[in-house]
Amino acid sequence: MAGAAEPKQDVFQAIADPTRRRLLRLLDGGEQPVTALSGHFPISRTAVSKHLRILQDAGLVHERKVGRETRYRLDAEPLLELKRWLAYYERYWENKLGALKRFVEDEEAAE
Amino acid sequence: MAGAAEPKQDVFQAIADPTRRRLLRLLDGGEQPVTALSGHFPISRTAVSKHLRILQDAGLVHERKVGRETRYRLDAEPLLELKRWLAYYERYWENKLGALKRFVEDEEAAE
DNA sequence: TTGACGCGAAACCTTAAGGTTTCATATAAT
DNA sequence: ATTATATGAAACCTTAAGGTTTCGCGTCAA
Repeated sequence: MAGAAEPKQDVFQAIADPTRRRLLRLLDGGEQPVTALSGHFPISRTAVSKHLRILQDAGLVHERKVGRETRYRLDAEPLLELKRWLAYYERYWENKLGALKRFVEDEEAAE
Repeated sequence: MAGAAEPKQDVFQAIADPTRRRLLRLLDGGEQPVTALSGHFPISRTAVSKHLRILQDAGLVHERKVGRETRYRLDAEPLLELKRWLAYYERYWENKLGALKRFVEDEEAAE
């Protein structure tokens, strides 16, 4: 079967930009067209559009044309690579930072 | 008490560069001086030194002068921010991507 | 059909990122 | 004392990143 294909852009790179991280969050609320998204930023629609392209090249979002608009949808799957990368360092805070770990978990629970 | 201080550089930004991610991995083996580290890269020692400074500004490494050398040590703690950010999307692969999740876990186990 | 809307492509600008080489300084070794 | 090591600061170069504005095209509404 087809399988992997998309790695045109690095995930780490893609999420490095705060605007792009925010876009992902916004899309968490569901599929949305470009203009709706760009309304949340102080930059031009075109600029937002470019960020969306980068996210798409990293496989984090997918577009779908509906009439005259292009709707973007979140795809969290590529974040698993990040999760795996992070897992490598997991032991650091499991072994040495027990107290801190508990603190963070409390934070997570409280959110 | 003192507490937080360092966020001179964004963690997401810091780990966006592959060279820097590799430096973190190398430091996982323990404290090391600049020259030892730079031996693993095709770039100049000075360039590596700059990457180390960026990692340090993000709190991911700490330096310690020993004689004429500067030894760098890994500090994984700032990665917790990344972990928390990621946790937000956790449900995506927990709810919708069960099969994929299992696949990845197998991958992790096999590694 | 005539507009208005929604969007991407192009061309262009500015600045930050990643690199390099050269130089100065502190510490170690002879 | 002299020489060799280890490293950061400076100055500089090139390219990619993030933005902007202008333009063209397909689509929906009057």
